Amino acid sequence: MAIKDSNTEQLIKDTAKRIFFAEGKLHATTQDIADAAGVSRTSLHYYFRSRDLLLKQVFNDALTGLTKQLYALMEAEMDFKEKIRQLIDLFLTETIAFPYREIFLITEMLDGDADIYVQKEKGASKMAAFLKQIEAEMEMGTISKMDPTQFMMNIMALNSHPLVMRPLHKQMFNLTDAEYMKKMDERKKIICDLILK
Amino acid sequence: MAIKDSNTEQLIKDTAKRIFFAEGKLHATTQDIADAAGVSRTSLHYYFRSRDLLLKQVFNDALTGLTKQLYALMEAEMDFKEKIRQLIDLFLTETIAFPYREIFLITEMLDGDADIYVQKEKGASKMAAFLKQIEAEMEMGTISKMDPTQFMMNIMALNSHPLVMRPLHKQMFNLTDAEYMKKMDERKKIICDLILK
DNA sequence: ATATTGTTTGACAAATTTGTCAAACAATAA
DNA sequence: TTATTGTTTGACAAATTTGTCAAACAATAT
Repeated sequence: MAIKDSNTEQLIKDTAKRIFFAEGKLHATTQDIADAAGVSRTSLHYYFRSRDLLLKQVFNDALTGLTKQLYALMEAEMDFKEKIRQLIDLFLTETIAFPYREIFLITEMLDGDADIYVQKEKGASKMAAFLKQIEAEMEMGTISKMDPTQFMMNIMALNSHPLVMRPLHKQMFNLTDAEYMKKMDERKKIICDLILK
Repeated sequence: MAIKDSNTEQLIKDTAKRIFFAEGKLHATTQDIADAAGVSRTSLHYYFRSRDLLLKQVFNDALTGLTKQLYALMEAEMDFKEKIRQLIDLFLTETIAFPYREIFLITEMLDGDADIYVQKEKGASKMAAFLKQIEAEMEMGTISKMDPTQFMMNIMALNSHPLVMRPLHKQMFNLTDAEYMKKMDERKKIICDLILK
């Protein structure tokens, strides 16, 4: 038997992720993906049976990739402000690598008008625990008081949004790519300053 | 001649906007749009010739809808902090009505891998003028100093992102729709507080 | 060597989506 | 009335996208 030395399956999935998460081509066809991976479209069907099943795997990987490290950091034992700083750093790094991952998730959830994907998100309890910690730190005066959920939403928004909106913001603010990335680098400090009072 | 009493053309375009901007169904077909508008797909072709031309109109309307009121407010003469407050209010109101309008623009720009749309954005000068005003106010100490572009990005991010991410945030934070909208209402004040030092 | 198993692909078929056209229809003008 | 013009649609055609299948291929086991 020919054992898979090149691992085509992983190559196809990684290529799909690159196209969807990094390049933001949400309308990509199986042909687009196969071409980008340098394999025939039939290979894609051999490993994933259908476009739909490939997308389901990509979807689940997106959810995992988005939450896994995040939740791990939330549970970590360390100085609270330092934890927030690392959270912002992690979020920004991930978003630079995969700016459109969240959007992929959202659009996939919305156009199969079902909330079929809602399950298995057992991370909600970890988030809840972290929200409690935030609240406690607010009571202690480490950071200024507000609804902890809003606090988290602020962090996510400040990190994600500018990277997603890059094509639009580039012309609104009349920026080159180099200037844009420079601003994104500077953002880490700006966000920390804004969030940490 | 039969003058258009019902204005099917506008109905079709408005329906398309609703599907794309409000419902976030970025993969909607011409059939989806025609069905939702209660007309035949042929009518859509009668008025717009092709799917592509309809989308181009919708795209331009999205750009206009996003920037027109915004730029008008930026140019208005009024107390600076009040202007910022109204800016946040306008942004939030618009985003609640059309959460996925920006995403539609972005994905359309990205998957026709060209920057064909880049032109005609003559609003960049208005934005530049407003950035200058922000900088001046920072010098005067009205708000704390930072890169004015980053200041604007912060406002946009804090407004838009949570509404776009609603399907995901709902389960991450374990919220009902009612709870979610309540938080969105509360956000106006939270964002003002955060932005206006 | 041959057999066996897994991989890859081209050629074909099915399904979906988009585009075209002529006919039916409605409303007013003459 | 009939004619004219604009609107709407069903039926058909074309194009695109997805899915299937048998054959070719590669690598190892016997």
